[in-house]
Formats: sequence, C-alpha cells, structure tokens
Amino acid sequence: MSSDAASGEAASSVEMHTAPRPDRHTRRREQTRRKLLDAARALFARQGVENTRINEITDEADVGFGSFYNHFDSKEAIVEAVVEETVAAQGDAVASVTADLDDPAEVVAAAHRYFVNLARSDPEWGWLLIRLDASQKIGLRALGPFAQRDLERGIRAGRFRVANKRVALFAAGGALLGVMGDVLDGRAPKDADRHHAEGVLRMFGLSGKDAAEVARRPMPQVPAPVS
Amino acid sequence: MSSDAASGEAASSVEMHTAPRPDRHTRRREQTRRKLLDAARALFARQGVENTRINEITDEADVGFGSFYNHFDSKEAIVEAVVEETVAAQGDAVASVTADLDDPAEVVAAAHRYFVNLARSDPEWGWLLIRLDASQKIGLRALGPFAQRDLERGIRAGRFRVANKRVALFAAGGALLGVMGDVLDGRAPKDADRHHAEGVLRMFGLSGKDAAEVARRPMPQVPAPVS
DNA sequence: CTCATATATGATAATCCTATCAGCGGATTC
DNA sequence: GAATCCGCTGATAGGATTATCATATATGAG
Repeated sequence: MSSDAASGEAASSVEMHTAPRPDRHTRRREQTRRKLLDAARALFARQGVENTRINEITDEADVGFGSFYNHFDSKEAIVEAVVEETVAAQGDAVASVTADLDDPAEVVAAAHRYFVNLARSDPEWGWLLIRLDASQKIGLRALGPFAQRDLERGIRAGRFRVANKRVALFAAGGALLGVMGDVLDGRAPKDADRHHAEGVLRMFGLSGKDAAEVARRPMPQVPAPVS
Repeated sequence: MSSDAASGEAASSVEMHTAPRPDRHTRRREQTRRKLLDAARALFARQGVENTRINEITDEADVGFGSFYNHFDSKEAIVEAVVEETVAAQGDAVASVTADLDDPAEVVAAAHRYFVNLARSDPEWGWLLIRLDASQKIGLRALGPFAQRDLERGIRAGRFRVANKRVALFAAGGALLGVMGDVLDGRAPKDADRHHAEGVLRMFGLSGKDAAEVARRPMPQVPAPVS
C-alpha cells in the first residue's frame, strides 16, 4: 500500500478520527503513568499529601524525575488523579458489598464493616483514605452519597429513626474514620468492625438487641480488591 | 562578645530562687513569645500547620522575622508549644463544663455539646482542633482520658452498655470531629449539638427516649474562654 | 550619663522544591 | 538499516523557605 514516502510536505493528513491506540508507545506511556499513580498513592498513604515531594514519587515509581511532568502538570494534578481513582474504587467497593442485601440496616452495617476491615487487610488504602480525608475531605465526600441513600432508605422502611439526618451522617462518617484510625494504629480489637457497626446502628435508632443481631450477620463475600 | 568584664561575680545578682520577674526584659520577652504563639495558633487554625510559613507567623504577630528563633528552635517546636497549650485549655474546658454534673450520661452529653458549640462560637479553636488532629491526632489523644473516664463511670452506674469500650471511644471521638467539621463548614443545623449528643448517647446504650431527654437538658454555664 | 546586658530585627546564606529543557534511546516504518 | 517519532531522563534554572548573624534597640545598673 502507499508508496510515496510521506516526506516533508504537510501531506500526511491521514489521521482521521479516533486513531485507536494499540501502539506500543501508548502502552509504555500508560505503564509509566500507572507507576507514578501507584507510587503517589503509596506515599500519600504513608506520609500524607503535604509531606510528599515529587522526587519522592518518581523515586518510588522508579522513573526519571522528568517523567513526572510528561504525565501531570503539577503535584496538584496527580493528587486530583489519585483522589479520583480512590473515590471510584470506593464506590465500586461499597456497591459490590451491599448489592445483594435487602435490609437497610444490614446494608449500613456491611458498608461500615467493609471499611473497618479494609483498614486491617489493606492498610495502605486505609491510610490513604484517612490522609486524603485530612486534606481533601474525601471520606465524607465519597461516602456521603451512599450513606445518605442508605440512611433514607432505612428511615422509609421504618428501620431507622434519627433526630437529624445530616448530623447523623456526619457523626457516622466521623465515627468510621475514628475507628479506622485505631485499626490502622494496630490497637483496635479484632472484631472492631462488628462493634463499630453495632454502634452506628444504635445511633441510627435500632434497639440494642437488633443492632447486635444485624452487626453479627455474616458479611457478604466481596470479589477482589481492584488493586 | 569581646571583653569579659561581666565575668567574675556574675552571681552577685540578687536573684535567689524564684526571681518572680520584676525584670522588664523578661516581661517583654514573654510578650513577644505570646504574640508568636497566638499568631501561630490563628494561622494553624486558618490554613493548617503544613501550609503555614514562619514569615507568615512573624508577620501576623507583628514582630521581626528573626525574633522567631529567639523563642523557638524550629517550626516543629512552635507546633509542639501550640499543641501543648491547646490540650491544656481543652482539659480545663471539659473539666469546668462537667464539674457539677452527676449523671454520667449528662456529663458525656455536655462535653460533646460543648465542643460542637465551640466550633460555632469560636471557629478558630474549632479549626485548630480539626487541623491539629489531622496532623497530630490531638483530638483523640486529648479527649481520650476524659472520655474514657466518663464512659467507664456510666458503665459502672449501669447507664451505658457498649460492646467494646475502645471502639466506642474512638467512634464517639470520630463522630464528634465529623460533626464539628460540618459545623465549621457552616452547614450543620442550629441544634447540631443536641442531635449529636443524642446520637452518642444512643451509641453508648441509652434508649432513644432517654438519649433525647438527656441531650435536651440545659447546658451548665461555663465560665469564660481562656482566650 | 554611660556602660553592660538582653532582646529584637532584617539582610543574607544555605537549603529545599518545583518546573523546564535539550538530548537520549527504544520502537516503528519504509 | 536508516529515518523518524515519541516518551524517558537527569541536570539545572528559578523561586520559595528556613535558619543564621551582625547590628540596632531597649532596659537596668553604676
């Protein structure tokens, strides 16, 4: 096909619309980007956003310093990207954990227990959540919509009864972060997830007996971390 | 430096043990130190510790830049000092609020309500607590001992019943910070303090009726902010 | 009034961090 | 296998921040 070497002239206007990219260059590019995002995520989790330098990120990612700016305009930009990924992953996690549950109380318990357990099984994610929340209010912003939906569902079902929805949501979110923090410090008891869920359910108006029962139900199986 | 004229009987000075501080030098020194601490506190509250520069502190304090290092070895040192002051003031505040109360449930409610209201009436203190907590876990560390004592007292009195004390404490502390954050954002309802206290009491095992009743009791009068 | 001491001050040096840039090397095309 | 494209790379400039230091100012003593 094609003779005529596309030389000097402006010629090659061949690029049409999409230009799909099985290209290997593109693959390599995305690999570097991924390494940077993973490194940034790990460092943000370990030491917080404010205390992480760009050269630390490229070092951890094992790429050249200059590569950073091939993919992100600034530190702010990579923070934004990490936040976006994290929020998306949180959304998926919550959705998959609570997908098959009917009882609103059980949904709330499962969601809270999932995050408490996440702090134990994947401390990096846990720290990331805590640290991002400190600088970006991510926790409440990401969990908020889900939590609100579940709380309202429970109220409609007559299962929950709270004096004020907004206060209840922020209290529950804060409580979750607090317990996660203790888990991350390694000092929380082994079944902190159940105890915490029980507390939240009580706060939401369940009787002590009901709260204990729901919080004790077996957790639905969750597929696998996105990694 | 030159000249060692001052040598010899330096001790001749009258200062015996305490040297109360008739010295004017000392007074001036402490005044500068105080200005620096107040400025640092305000800035930490306004923009967080990590985003505060030393020249901002000296500027806000209206002292020369170099003066900073006459009083603190580093930024870390002044953060430490601010934290210490803050924790001490918190301790006093909690003690004075709960001094005259007998019912352990009412003590817990008053303490939580005090802090929620503090976020509204003195946002600077509120932000300081939140921001310092983000970088130093101050909130839980400072409130912990009081909260633990009150929780245990309530359990002994048969008023509280929790599955796990530690988890309950961290959940309550986290919930408080969450609600305070919402108040500081200006979006919490006016009576957030009562609603939050009610939620905490429920979490601690009070019935919905009892929790609502205790949370509604009038707050004991608190003397005056230390300023 | 003059000296001695202690504190305050801003200019400056030293350091750290971000963002840029010109060149390198692998990969693809012909 | 030569030409060319594209992302990778480290050195470095530019800017910001911290800590130091010599001097200025204020206080108290003689």
